[in-house]
Amino acid sequence: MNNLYLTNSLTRKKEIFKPINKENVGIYVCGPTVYSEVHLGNCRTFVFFDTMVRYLKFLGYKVRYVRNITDVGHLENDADEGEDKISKKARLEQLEPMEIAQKYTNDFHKVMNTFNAIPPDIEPAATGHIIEQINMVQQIINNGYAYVVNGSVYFDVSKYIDQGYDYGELSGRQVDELISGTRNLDGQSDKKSPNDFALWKKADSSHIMKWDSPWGKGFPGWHLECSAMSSKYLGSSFDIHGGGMDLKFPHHECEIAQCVGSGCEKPVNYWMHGNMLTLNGKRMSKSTGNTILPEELFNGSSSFLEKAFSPSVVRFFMMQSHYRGVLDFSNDALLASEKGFKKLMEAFSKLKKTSFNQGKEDENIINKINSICTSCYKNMNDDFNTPKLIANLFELVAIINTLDQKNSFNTIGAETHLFMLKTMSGFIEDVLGLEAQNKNHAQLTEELINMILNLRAEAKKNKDYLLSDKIRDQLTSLGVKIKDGKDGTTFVVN
RNA sequence: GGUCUCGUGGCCGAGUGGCUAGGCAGUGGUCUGCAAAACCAUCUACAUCGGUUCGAAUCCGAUCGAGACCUCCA
Repeated sequence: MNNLYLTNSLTRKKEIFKPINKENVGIYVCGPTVYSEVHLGNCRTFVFFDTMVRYLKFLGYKVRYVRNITDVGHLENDADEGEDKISKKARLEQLEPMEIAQKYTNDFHKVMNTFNAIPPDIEPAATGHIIEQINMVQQIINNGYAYVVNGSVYFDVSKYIDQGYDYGELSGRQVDELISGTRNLDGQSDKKSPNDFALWKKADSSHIMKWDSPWGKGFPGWHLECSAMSSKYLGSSFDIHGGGMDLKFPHHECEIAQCVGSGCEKPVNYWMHGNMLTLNGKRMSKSTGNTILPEELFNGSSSFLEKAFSPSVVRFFMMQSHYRGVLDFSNDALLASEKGFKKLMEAFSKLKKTSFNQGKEDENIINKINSICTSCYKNMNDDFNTPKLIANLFELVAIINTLDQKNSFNTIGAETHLFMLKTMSGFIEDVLGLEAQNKNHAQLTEELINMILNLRAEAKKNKDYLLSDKIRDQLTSLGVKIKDGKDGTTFVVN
């Protein structure tokens, strides 16, 4: 197994990756809250983690990839009041809350599938794990890290700190600063301290999504589901926990506290965070409306774009930047990526089609190819450096095109030829998850036949019956039956 | 206000104490009936000001600018 390094948000350092169980890797990624369509910014995170999972598998690890669906509506603000998002949407769309959750879960799956993302091995929903969440809350209460007020349960951050734990270790925050930076909001009267967060919230009569609990009817706190479900499916200590940068605080910080509070000293070994996708220099966000939906991208209907772009091009565009950096989205950047993507795929297809003949081998070029191919691994092992990997692939593109032009593929030898082919298909298809675009084949075929028929009509018009008959005969032998009629020619494909 | 990140050539976007990132666009060639593609060559860089160093775009400090988090969000 290669030496894989990744940036651990917990230590803020690049660390060598050592799974708890030698060959098995457990990964949990925070999934979407399904109250509206996923936008492109959401997709960036999931596409990156998809690439990461693909690479781990490519290296030979057995991966268990868990990504949740948040289908419990959480409150719209920190005041712990107001309508939850799913209920609100349900009211607006006049649907059951679970219809909303299902509708947007379906949408999410469709989009991820379009992006050629491999589905997670387990995709637990928060509403399906209420019992686990209640048990976890009970555990935390039993350990003395939570208190019950008016049917709600809150995590006691001060107690946690008193016991020597570091609330803020992940996000690098100081609790004193947190307090001073917190605005005074109404509705926090139940909490002992503004830093405390809800594990379980009491539901009032108007609340639709609620469950029985030892503390009365209510619903779980936002951070709880991930703690409960990750430990259920990956064990109380697992390898990698991922999510968007915006979840680092408070969500992931709270997750750590909950797990520790329930009795696990070190829930996660490596925390990984993908950075934001910006649009016009501003973060894409559902709540501000600064978004592009994947669908708008694929059909070109967004006002930010002059044309449609294919999912693979968008994926390629995302992979051309490093996951930890902010990526700004623009029409021009996408156009450039599209051209580059086509160039890459054309060269790759050229290589695949090459029939190999033995010939005099050229050591220089062979060494160069081997070195570039090795570099692909090296760069991916360096914190999943996909932009550098892509640079490597383009170096191979240049070599392929040169060999093709000089018709000298035989100079690289059978072994190197195969190695290059395997490296390229491995990284392009298996790791980056890119697919050549060959859509609308049926439509293209029809257009091609019509084009040929038009040429035949021209030949007939010029009384070049030799050519027109030749076209008809050859089409017939291909299974295309021509019918000349008064109003032109039609055809049937057998 | 607090915490943090970043500032690379026409655009996107890597990286690094001294050695070509890469893609797109531009320019000059090769090729070509024309075009496209491809190939060869080539031009634009490392926010500003100081400091450390034999040497810094890369380390340190200051300044200016941008963004993220601190409140639901991938």
